[in-house]
Amino acid sequence: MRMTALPRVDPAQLMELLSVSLAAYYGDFTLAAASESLTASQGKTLSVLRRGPASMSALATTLTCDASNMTGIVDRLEKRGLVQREPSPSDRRVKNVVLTSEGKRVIDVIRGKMHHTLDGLDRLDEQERTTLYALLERVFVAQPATARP
Amino acid sequence: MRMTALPRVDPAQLMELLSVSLAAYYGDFTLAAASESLTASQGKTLSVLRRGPASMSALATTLTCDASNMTGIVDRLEKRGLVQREPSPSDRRVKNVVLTSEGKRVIDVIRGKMHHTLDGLDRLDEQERTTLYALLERVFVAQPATARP
DNA sequence: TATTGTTATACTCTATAACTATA
DNA sequence: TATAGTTATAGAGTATAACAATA
Repeated sequence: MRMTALPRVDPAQLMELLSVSLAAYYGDFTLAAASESLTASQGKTLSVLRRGPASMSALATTLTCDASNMTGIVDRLEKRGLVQREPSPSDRRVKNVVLTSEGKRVIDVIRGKMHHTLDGLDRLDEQERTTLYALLERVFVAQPATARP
Repeated sequence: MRMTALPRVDPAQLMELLSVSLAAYYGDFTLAAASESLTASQGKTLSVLRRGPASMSALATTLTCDASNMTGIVDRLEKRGLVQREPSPSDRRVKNVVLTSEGKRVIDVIRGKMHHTLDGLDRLDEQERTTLYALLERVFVAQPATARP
């Protein structure tokens, strides 16, 4: 990847491109989820659970919505056999939501149908993908400097 | 930016990180929009219009939703004085939606309140921002090879 | 004939408030 | 007292189908 002779980019331009990029990703995801008869929120819930089980309130936090919304979303996913509620062994108030094997299959199908994004990533070589990964991790995942070790 | 000695990343890992990054950006945006009493869809509409006027159907395409949805969304934004419908001079079926100065002000306020994302971008130096910009453009904006010049 | 925007409808998402069970 | 999850409610988002006006 050429590291010099690129026009300089200010933070506002980068914010604008992030807005465009994430709209493209989100649209791609929404259409792929719809092709499996899932709403965007249902698809996002499966995406989160793909990383492992989560309580109802943890799901709400990750999806940036009120906890009361999760009841209906998980109800519908459970009715379709894509997720399952399980009681927490350590806290009887908590319900852990886990992906079923069918749920795992469906979210993987959805990811595989995100052709716009997958084609875009195909335009990068391995080193570029590694660089993009490291930069996104710094921006969106890295802990602030005040985090304790 | 260190370009060597990073662990190699396969496309599936990158898709997963894109999913996490999108959720972080989207959550940041949703909370910022809510602080201005706007829904995520209303905020996204203002974001699109910040790039220039767009017809109702063009908005629907960009937001990946049916055209019939735009009527209500634009109605509510227009009622608050954030956008305006204007007849197209060239096609009497078309209505162009334009941002008012107040709408421009509000979407800029929302962008300025996206602290999680802005802080994340602050962790990058100028060269890293330039690299991220170029990579995102390649993945999400670049035209496929079949595009005509 | 096809497209643009709107309306009507049914379902889903969303935040708020109030509730029960548990910590 | 505080937290986890649910329910009830009202407003907003969503796709589908049907429509009038225009191309």
